[in-house]
Amino acid sequence: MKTERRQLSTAEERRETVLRTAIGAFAARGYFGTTTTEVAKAAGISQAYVYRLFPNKEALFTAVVEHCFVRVRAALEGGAANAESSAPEAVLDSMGDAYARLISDNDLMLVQLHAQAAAVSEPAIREAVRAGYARSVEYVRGASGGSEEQVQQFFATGMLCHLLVSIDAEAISAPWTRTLTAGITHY
Amino acid sequence: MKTERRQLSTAEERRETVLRTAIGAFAARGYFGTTTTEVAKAAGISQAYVYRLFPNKEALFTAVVEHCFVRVRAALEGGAANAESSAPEAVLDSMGDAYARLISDNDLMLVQLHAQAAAVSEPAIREAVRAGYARSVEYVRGASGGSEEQVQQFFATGMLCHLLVSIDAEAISAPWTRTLTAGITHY
DNA sequence: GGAAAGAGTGGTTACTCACTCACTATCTGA
DNA sequence: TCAGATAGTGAGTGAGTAACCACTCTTTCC
Repeated sequence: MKTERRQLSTAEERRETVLRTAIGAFAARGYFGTTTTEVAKAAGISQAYVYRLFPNKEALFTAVVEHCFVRVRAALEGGAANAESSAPEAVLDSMGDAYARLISDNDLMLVQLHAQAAAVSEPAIREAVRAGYARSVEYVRGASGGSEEQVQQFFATGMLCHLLVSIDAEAISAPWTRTLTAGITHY
Repeated sequence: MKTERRQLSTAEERRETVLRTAIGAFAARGYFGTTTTEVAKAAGISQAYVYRLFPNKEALFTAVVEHCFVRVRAALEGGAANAESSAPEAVLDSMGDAYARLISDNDLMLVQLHAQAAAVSEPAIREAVRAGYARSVEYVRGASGGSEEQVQQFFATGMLCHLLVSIDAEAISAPWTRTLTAGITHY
């Protein structure tokens, strides 16, 4: 009779595991298309327990989105710290590079895209997305010292990346994909 | 006994009605979040008849997306025709203005955003989105004669608009929203 | 050792969804 | 005029799905 003792985590640890693993689950099909069962499976727990850790699906998704924004901001901070000079161009460039590195696995970016889509109809998610971008924009502005145009341009490029990733543009080599991907680093 | 005769449409007419009205339905909650019953209600027909007109939900959504891209391209063509000069900057500017005018009701743009999100997991939708952007990029490049950078910039700005609309950025007046919306026309 | 608290699950419920089918109402033209 | 074709629907069906609850297993601490 093997006993194979089960090691329990604290609820807080589990919540963090769920937040980390749920990124992969939500990345594919977004808020409406992803089931809580899939999230549970990705975290290695039962579906019922998801509802012990989060009050409902919306709160779970919102928490995942916030988690993503935190990671993105951390990457931007890392990029800013690594800039070769303190000129706005250099800082923005280094931030962009750090961002590109962070999202080389794509899931973080896809969750942001799906969050944006869900924000249209779900007020709580919209609030989370707004707050996330609010802090990001302010951070980029402050840390880079770039002009309004430069900061705007920085985020516009980020949005273009969402498109490129969502349609897997790098998989097709055509003039139009080369135009859209030109000059965009990716790892 | 009132007879109130019912006027039947041809199936083709109905299909077009559905395409037009389904934009409003899908704009709110996207591919996974919108039910075929909602689409039927918007078109004023029974849910069962939706399945006479389209083989399945995916084909319906794909057709709606294609319809949106056609309308966007028509707007771009109109913009190009109205440009004050044939300088790339003037043409791109006029196209951007026409685009802004077209999507002042937001639904077209939201469908494009949701299509992008659904493209991640649904191959048929991804194909439609790729084809749509392929034609749009080629058209903008050809009609404007702009450089690669200018064309890329044009689409990046479009993607930024998706973000601004999805989180209803114009509803909040804060430095970060002013940064992101700066210089972007809207009607 | 044992009781209280916390971690975790199986099973179910009430409901929704995409999709189908048998059927009726309307139209067309010979 | 009426038969064949086409427009359109009511009433399902099976497969999920979010959320819940009663329950067990594990840890902690006296």
